[in-house]
Amino acid sequence: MGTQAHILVVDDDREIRDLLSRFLRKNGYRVDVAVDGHEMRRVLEGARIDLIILDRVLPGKDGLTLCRELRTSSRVPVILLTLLGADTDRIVGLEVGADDYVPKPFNPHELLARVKAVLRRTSDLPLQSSFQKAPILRFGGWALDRSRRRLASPAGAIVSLTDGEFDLLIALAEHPQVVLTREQLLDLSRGRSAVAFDRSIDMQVTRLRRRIEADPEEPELIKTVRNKGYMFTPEVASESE
Amino acid sequence: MGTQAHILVVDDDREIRDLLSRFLRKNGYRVDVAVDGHEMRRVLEGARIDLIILDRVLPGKDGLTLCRELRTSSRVPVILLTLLGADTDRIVGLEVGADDYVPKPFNPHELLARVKAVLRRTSDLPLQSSFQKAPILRFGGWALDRSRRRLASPAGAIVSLTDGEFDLLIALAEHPQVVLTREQLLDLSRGRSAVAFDRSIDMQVTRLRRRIEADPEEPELIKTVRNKGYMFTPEVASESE
DNA sequence: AGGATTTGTAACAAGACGTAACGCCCCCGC
DNA sequence: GCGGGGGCGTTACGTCTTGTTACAAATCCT
Repeated sequence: MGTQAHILVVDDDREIRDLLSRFLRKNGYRVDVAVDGHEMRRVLEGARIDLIILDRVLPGKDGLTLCRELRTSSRVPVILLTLLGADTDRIVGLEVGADDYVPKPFNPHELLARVKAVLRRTSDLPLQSSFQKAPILRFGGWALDRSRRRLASPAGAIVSLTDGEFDLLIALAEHPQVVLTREQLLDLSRGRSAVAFDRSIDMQVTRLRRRIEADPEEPELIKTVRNKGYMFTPEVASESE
Repeated sequence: MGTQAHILVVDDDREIRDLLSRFLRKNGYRVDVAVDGHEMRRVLEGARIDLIILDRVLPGKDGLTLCRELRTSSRVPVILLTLLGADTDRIVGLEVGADDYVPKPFNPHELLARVKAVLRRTSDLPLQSSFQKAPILRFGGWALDRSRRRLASPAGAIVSLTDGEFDLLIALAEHPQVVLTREQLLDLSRGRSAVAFDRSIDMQVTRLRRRIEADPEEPELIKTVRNKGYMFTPEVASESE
């Protein structure tokens, strides 16, 4: 993918602004900065921003408020920077619509990982496997319509899935032939905000198998990989490339 | 936007043509004129027109007819000029696909404001709709007239909504494809001061669905997003099967 | 084989949503 | 004022979804 993602850093602390923008630029991003909500809006009106890193504490309107406002007006993903790491804090961050949050002081590499994760999650760009950019994923005879959130069986019938089952299936179907850990599946299908034991994925897999496997006892599509997780193995012309 | 917008005034009354073109030129627009549908088409073939101001009453094909035809053949925005200010008249304007209408006699400054609004709305909007205050919101075949607080169905019927339902619909329709929490919806539709449990939004959504969804059990416009809120999903008319 | 670990899944529990029913309040015509 | 109707917030309850627990089955290790 040739285009750089464009990140806007909003923080009133000059040191952090500089640190972040240098670090992010070094890692191949375009970076703009703003010191408060006002500047932020100005930048937003002038450029297409892919991600905002927003300090929770700011002069004037604080980060939470700005984040909530952003969410009502646009879709730009937001990572909140916050001094406090308490759980309650995290919840508040997620509740106002942040895509992720990073406690200060932060490890730049962790931040980078989260930036990448958020961008990956929010961009329409295909993941690793290049052939599945289409809004409709096909495997075996199945057709999975992302935008309408509908699944059609090989026979053409609409199979109704719950939201959770659907999200899990998308997570799997977007990574065929790749073993995904339960943690990855949680992340992919529930978002980072999910708080659940790994076993909830087991259950969801069971439920999903019941809906789409001919014989749930002998699954063809969703294979278990012991000690690792699950792998989606749609039938493909596997030798052609 | 450095380039001048190009406006075409279509009116059979010479006085109005002259008045309008002088006024609009004074305000920085390029203006062409036409006296009827024929001339209008000729101009359209020769120049890129950004906006048409169209008199409702014209010799030959009248403004409404022309407007409807324009809508099937191109996307040039249209402001209808109409002598009659009656409700029924306005609605008819909406139904043929006009972007706005201005009753005659008009205040030139009001007209100018509407011209600007329509152009702003139709020129590639940088950020999703947060700033657009289009007088008429369209989605699917629906037309939602903010100023008159009226809603016309795809079939053209006037659907009467209560104030609360209307405000909720506007809040939703102004943020298509964005998940809005119940709290946000409360803020947007009742104002920040509103004190009510989230569930009141549920009820209002139920009531609204009953009025505008073909099948309230299987809503197409107002989707529920579990654990999040609701999302307005007007048809985007671009899917292929 | 025997014990330990991992996975499948039934059963349960805790929400989340839809919505019927109810009642309060405001407004309107008398 | 007063009665009545409509709008809307609240409650209550049914249903659906999904996380958790518990235990059985499968698998692995030695």
